[in-house]
Amino acid sequence: MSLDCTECPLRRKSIFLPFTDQELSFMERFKSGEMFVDAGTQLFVEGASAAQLYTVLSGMGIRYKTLENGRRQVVNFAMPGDFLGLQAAVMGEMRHSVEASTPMRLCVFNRSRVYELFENHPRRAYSLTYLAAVEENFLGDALATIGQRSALEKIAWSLHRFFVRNQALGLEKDGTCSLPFRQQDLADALGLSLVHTNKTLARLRDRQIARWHDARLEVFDLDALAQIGLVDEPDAEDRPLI
Amino acid sequence: MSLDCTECPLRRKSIFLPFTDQELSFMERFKSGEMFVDAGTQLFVEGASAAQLYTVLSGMGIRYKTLENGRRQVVNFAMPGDFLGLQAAVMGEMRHSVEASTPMRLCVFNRSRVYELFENHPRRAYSLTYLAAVEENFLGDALATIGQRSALEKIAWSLHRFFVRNQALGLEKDGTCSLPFRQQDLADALGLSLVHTNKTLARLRDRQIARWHDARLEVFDLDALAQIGLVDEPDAEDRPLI
DNA sequence: CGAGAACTTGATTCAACTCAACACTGGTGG
DNA sequence: CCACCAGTGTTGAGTTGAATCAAGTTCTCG
Repeated sequence: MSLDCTECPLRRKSIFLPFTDQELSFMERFKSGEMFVDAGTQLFVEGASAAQLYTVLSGMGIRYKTLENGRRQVVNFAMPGDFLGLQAAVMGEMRHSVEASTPMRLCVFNRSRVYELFENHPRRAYSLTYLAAVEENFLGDALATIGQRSALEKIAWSLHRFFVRNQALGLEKDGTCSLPFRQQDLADALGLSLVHTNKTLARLRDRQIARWHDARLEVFDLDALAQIGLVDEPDAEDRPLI
Repeated sequence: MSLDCTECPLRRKSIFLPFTDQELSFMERFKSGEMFVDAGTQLFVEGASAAQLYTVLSGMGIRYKTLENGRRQVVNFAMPGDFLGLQAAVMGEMRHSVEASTPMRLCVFNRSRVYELFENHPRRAYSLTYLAAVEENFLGDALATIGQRSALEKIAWSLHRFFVRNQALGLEKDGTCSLPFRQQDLADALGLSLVHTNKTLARLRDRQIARWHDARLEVFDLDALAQIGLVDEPDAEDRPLI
């Protein structure tokens, strides 16, 4: 187990904004450890407070809310570089649950020390706020997708998003990347039924645009995916890392 | 025109977390002025940067995104106490537009001075991040609404939300409050067609639960609204004010 | 008084939902 | 070792909630 942020595998990915030496040494002190969890682990539970906050180092998960009627809304997918627990950090409790979909490696922080960030390291606090704005931006896009796009557009939009994000993380190879979720997860993210999600994925497969099988996504025609999904900005923007 | 934050009409509303004297005097220096705009004014344009940021003092507006296919998604409604321009502040450009639905009175800040907040006043920077988390939370709820609720549930949920928020702002009187939007705005917020929105509002009116007419919302049975809308937390939580 | 914007209402259509099987996989225990 | 089961994915048939189309009505404002 390494506590050395200089070795952090994520830091050098081009998608993440660079650290100053000062930031780096601060983060090493701020970090409280690393954690490995199995697939299926609940990292946060909706409505509960949380003493630990995480940055995803590897693996993926889902963030979701459960409604009174038992239905579930997947709010976002957690991928490497994502910071988990902002709501717990500032509001005291999480308003959605987070569950690991694969084994995950997490960088751990203590919630009690978050305020130090604001007091002693404005640049890092600014980065945290930046990440919150990135998340707000994503949720707005997701809202527009669920509210205004057709099923085919929704699926294309989301597959495009996954693929581009994986590319930015350097996790794509030969037109394929890992996509370790169930069709039910995607259905719950897009407000579609499982059956319709399945049939819509089949349409993209039949049209030789993309194929999602065995937890792997193969994209044959990224432009077509972007076009069908009405994607406005094709590339993932740089973002800070906490 | 008053620049005196001690006189700020919002500050004493119980929904907003209190200011320390130090915060108050800082904000007076931070504030760059006030602005009055007519209904219909574009405060921000999607994709553009913005030199000014605002806190809504009075009046209401809508935040929305426009898709390539011309459809529009209303992301949220801007109400007194809301901070507008977080994305412009930290990411450099707004990812949604903001338009005034009524005449609005706004407290104006310069974007160029936002970083001062982080450097010199950690408590205020923390509050800004808190507001970002509140927005993230709302967008997650909205996502769950659009993705998982039926049309009747969506309408009930949104009317309940408006009413409770107005109550918290002290803007409700005798079971009615101002709701100065068009049915098209609500339709675009909930991912429904205008026609279906209209028919669904008629159902709530016929059932004597709520009536929205002439920019005013009358709620006859708030509990029924909460029940139909599957509302989990009936009251608006306290939040900071910037 | 005409024009435009918002709101209403009825008729028809369709995209997505539900229901119902069935296939494939990996794990478990008799 | 194999039967069984639970979880996931696939496909067809029939249903329905919400969309679209089409016509008004009401109101404001120049």
